[in-house]
Amino acid sequence: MTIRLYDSAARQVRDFCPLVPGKVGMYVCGLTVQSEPHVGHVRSGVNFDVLRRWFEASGYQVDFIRNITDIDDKILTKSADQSRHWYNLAYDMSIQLDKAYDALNVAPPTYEPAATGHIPEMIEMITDLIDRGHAYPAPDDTGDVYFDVLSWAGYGELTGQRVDDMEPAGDADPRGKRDPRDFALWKGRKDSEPQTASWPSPWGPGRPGWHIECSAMALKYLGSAFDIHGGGVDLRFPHHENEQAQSRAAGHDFANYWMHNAWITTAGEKMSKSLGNTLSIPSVLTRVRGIELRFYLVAAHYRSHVEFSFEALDEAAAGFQRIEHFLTRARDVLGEIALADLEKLPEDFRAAMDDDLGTPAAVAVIYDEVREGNKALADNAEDVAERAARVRAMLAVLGLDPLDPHWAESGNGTADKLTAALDVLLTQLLEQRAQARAAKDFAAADAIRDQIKSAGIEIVDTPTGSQWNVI
RNA sequence: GGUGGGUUGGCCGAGAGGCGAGGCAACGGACUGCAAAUCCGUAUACACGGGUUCAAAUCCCGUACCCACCUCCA
Repeated sequence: MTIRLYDSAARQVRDFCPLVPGKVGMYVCGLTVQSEPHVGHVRSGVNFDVLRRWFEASGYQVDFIRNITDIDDKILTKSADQSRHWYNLAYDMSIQLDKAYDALNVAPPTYEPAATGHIPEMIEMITDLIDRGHAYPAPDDTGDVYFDVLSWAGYGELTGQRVDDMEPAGDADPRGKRDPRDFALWKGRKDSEPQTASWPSPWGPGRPGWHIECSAMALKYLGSAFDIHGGGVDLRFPHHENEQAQSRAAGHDFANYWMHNAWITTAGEKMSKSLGNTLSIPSVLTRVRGIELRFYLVAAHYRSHVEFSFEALDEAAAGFQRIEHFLTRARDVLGEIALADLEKLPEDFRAAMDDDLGTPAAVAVIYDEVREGNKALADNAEDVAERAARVRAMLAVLGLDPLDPHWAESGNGTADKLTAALDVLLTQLLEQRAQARAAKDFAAADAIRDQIKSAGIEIVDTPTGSQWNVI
C-alpha cells in the first residue's frame, strides 16, 4: 500500500517514494514567535502531527524537524512597542506555543531548532551562494547581502510564477539591490536596532534575512536532499520559493515534496488580521477541551479552507463526545480497552489516510465502527472489545485517543483521586435512586437524577444498572 | 496585471462521471415508569447558463460571486 500525497510543487497527488526506504525526513516551518498562538497557527501543527503519526503507523521511521524563527523584523518591532527585550518576547511566545501544542497533543518533533542558534550555518550558506555567483553584498554601506534572483533560472518554479510578473520585494531598502525582486539573505545592523540582535559576519554585524534559516537548518538536520517540506499556504511565496531557490542555487536538491495546509478564517478574514486574542488557544480552551478542538481541526481535510465558528466547534465537540461515550460504555463492560494492532485498522480507514491524509473519510469510518459497537453493547461483549480496540487505534493515529494519558487533566493523579471520590458519592445516590424506582416512587427517583444533573453529571440507565458521566 | 483555490442540504463537512460519506440539528419509531443515552427510519444538496455523454455535483465552455498569494503572515 502506498501513501499518496498532494505535492503543491507538482500540483497533483503523487505516490510517496522516500529517498531512503523506510525513512522519512520532513521539515515543517513552525512559527515566528512574535505573538500569542491562535487557532490558525496550531492547525499546521496538528495537520503535520497527523501526517507524522500516519507515517509512523505505516512503519516509517520519521525524522521531523520543525523550526521556530526567533529573530525577525516583527519581533523587533513588537518588542520595542512593548518595551521589552526582543529575546524575552520570542522566548515567552515560544513557551506559549509549546503549551498550545501540548494542549492539543501535538507531539514534539525530533528536534525544534531556533534560528538564532544557527547563525554560523547561515553565514556558511550565504558565503557559498556568493562564491557561486548567486548572491552579492550590497555595494552601499548597509552590510546587506542579497540573493540574485535573475541568476537562478529556476526562480518561480515552485509557485508557477514568472519573474517578470512579480512585484518587488519590500524586505529591505532597495537601493543596494541589483533587481528589486532580490531578497535579503543578511541584513546589516541599523542604528535603531538593539546590539543584542546582531551577530558578527564577513559583511559586518547584522542578522539573518527571513528565509535563510530554514534552508540552513534543513540542510544541517535533514541533509542536502530530504523528503517533505511543509507549512501554511501563505508560505508558498515568497518563503518557500526563496528557500528552494537559495538551497538549490547552493547545490542542494532540497525538498522532494511540498505540502501546504489551508487557512482557518473567521468571518472570511484570516486570523492574523482579525479578532486579537479571542481565538488564542487558552481562550478557546475555556470553551471546549483540547481534544475537542483537535477533533475539529482533524475532521476537516488539511487542504480545505475552514471558516471558524464557535457553533461549528461546539458541533464538533458534541460529535466527538459520541465517540468518547462509546468508549466509556465499552470500558464499563470490558474493564479495559485494548489498542488494536495497526495491521487491524479497518481497510477503509487505511485507504482514506493513504489518500492524501483523508481524515474526513477516516473519521467517517470511526463513526461506522462506533455505531456497530453501540449495537453490540447490548449483547456481544466480544464484538464490543474488537470494535472498541479498533476505534482506539484509529483515534490514536489521529492523536485523539481519549484514553491516552496525555489527555489526563493533571499529571499528579489528582483527577483520578477526584474521580474515585465522586464515584463513591454517586454510587450511594444511584443506589438510593434504584431503591426509589423499585418502590415506584418516581418523584424521589427523578429528584435524585435532577440533583445529579444540576451538578453537571448525567446518568445513563442500562439493563445492568445506572452509570454516570461528567457532561 | 500574474498565480492558485473555492461556491454541496437548516448547519458543518466529504466526494470527483452511474450506487445520496459522515457528523450536528430536526422529525417519526423502538427501548424507558418518564427521560437521557443508544438503535432503526425520514426529509432537505451540489452557484448560474450552455455543452459532451446512455448517464454530470463530478468532464468541457462561459458567467457571477468569494477567498488566498505576488517579499509581515500557519
